[in-house]
Amino acid sequence: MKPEENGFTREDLKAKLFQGFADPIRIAILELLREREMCVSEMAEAVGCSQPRISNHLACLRWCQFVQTRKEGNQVIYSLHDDRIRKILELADDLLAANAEQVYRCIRI
Amino acid sequence: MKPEENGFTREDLKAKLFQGFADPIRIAILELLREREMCVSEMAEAVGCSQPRISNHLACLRWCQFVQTRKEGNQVIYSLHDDRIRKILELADDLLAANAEQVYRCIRI
DNA sequence: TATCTATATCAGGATGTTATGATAGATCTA
DNA sequence: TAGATCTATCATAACATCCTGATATAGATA
Repeated sequence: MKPEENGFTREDLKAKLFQGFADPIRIAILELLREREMCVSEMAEAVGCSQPRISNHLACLRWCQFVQTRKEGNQVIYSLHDDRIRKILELADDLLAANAEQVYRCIRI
Repeated sequence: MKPEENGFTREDLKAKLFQGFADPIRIAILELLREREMCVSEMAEAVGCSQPRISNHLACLRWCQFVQTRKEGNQVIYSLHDDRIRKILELADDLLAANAEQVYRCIRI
């Protein structure tokens, strides 16, 4: 646990990376983008929550380079940034296939 | 986002799974166990924090089956539960190799 | 049995994260 | 240009997570 010049340890950083995945709305967004690219209002509709809420989470996902964007007229089209994002979601599926019940009942997180 | 019988959506559950990895102390513990199995006091010493704090996080990691234990006399020896835990940590390393600076500066998580 | 060591648990306060609702900027259409 | 649509940002309130210090339990040793 040796802090870097910025005061972050390697562990802080890795935890923060996972924190990016640790929200139901952000996961819902990533799962949608696993299927196909999509614009903001479409995601808001699909996830069933407000546009500002979606946009806030997208800002986080984009900043951390989990997703990327392109503009198309009025709209901003989001897609997964690269294959590692896909892989980490797959691995989470694997883990859940084995541990869903335990994770669900864990009272500490 | 269809809730299961327990009121959890699949997304809730997956987010909660990632939440298990989203803490610096839990990451520090998992990184130690990546190298070799270890007892609680040894981890507390290595991570540099109190034994109750380590034990609390271990309880979470054990409950969610990220780690497993065996007793040896007085001591409880912890190790990684399976290879998927190892893989997800490796994948996080991969992602950080590309995104560390962005993640570090993200103000939303 | 008495005592020591190792580990686990818990309540409360401190801290960090997320949602809400209002609003602003940008692009399109008429 | 005016109005409509799409997206982004922000402050505050609501909520969840984590740490601290005290304490409990189990096994070991004498």
